[in-house]
Amino acid sequence: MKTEQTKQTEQHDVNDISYCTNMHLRQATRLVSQAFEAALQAGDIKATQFTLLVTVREMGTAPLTKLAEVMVMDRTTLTRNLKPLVTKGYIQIGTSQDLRVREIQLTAKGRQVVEQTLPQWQQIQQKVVARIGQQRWLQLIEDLQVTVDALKSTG
Amino acid sequence: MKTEQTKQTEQHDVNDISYCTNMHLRQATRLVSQAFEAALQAGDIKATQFTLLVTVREMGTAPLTKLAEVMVMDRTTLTRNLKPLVTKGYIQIGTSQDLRVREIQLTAKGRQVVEQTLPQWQQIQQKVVARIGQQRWLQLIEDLQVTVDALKSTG
DNA sequence: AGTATGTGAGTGTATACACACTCACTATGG
DNA sequence: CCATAGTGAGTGTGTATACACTCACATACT
Repeated sequence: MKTEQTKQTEQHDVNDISYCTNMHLRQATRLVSQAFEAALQAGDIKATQFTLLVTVREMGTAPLTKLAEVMVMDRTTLTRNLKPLVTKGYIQIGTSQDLRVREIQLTAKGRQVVEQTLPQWQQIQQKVVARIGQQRWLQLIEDLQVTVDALKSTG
Repeated sequence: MKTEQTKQTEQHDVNDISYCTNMHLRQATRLVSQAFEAALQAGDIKATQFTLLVTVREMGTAPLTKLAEVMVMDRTTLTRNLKPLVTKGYIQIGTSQDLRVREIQLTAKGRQVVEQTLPQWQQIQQKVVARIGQQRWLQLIEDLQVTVDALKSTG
């Protein structure tokens, strides 16, 4: 039967260990992260920290847990990632009416660093997109968003 | 002009910080890795270690640097990642005629662990694929391979 | 008010990751 | 041969990541 045949072929790809979703994602992430890291090397912050600062900038002020949610990041990881940025004076952690809540926000210095780093980010972003190919890249971003949405809810 | 218009629109997406390639990749990787980690939780190894063992199994025997290349992983990271697997007795590190070279290979115990873990891997792989959607997933894998190929060469 | 449950956040621990640097061994050129 | 350059591998350091656990505070129920 043709349907049966097709099903089996698809099955094979999915169950083939060389198609491991985790492996391919991690490999791509390693390379892309290295590229961004190298591009931001001259500045004072890492690529991950830049992402974090930009996200905080967009949110204005947000409780730590909410920020972790938006970043799709474990809360405890965020706590630790914030630490060096607080030390550098880019991020300010305030309190709330609810004394358990930590309100995260950018300092003026942090805002400045984001602005200063943007050109380098843009440069490497463009380079990476060009390398992958604009069409393919746009598709990749879409696929990644779908993936995040698909796994964010339940796990 | 229509062409100009299109160009500008595309430009905008690329330069929009919310389309940061690094951010989207890392977010997706965090979620997918967590899913695989959770699925392998019962066993004796982590998801990354499973990938490593499987790759070594496929290569038979390979020098550390060659293995690092195939894994698209920094050599020093590989050195450290191998350590717990050697301790557990899943991986064996031998020498070569060139005394600098370390030959990496699976032990019988390592081979056994891979076999034992495969069902759990298959289960979570299938679940993740189903969540993303088979069509979209296949596209994602393809995109990731293109990305790796595009950045592997020069950087 | 007082207790129980829920929730925000930090710490302990362990792996993952990679750059800079160093060490050991190899190959090459005089 | 010996000096020099090249290459394989490990260490020091610092960030990234997340689970298990704990603590502090808040809310709800009686």
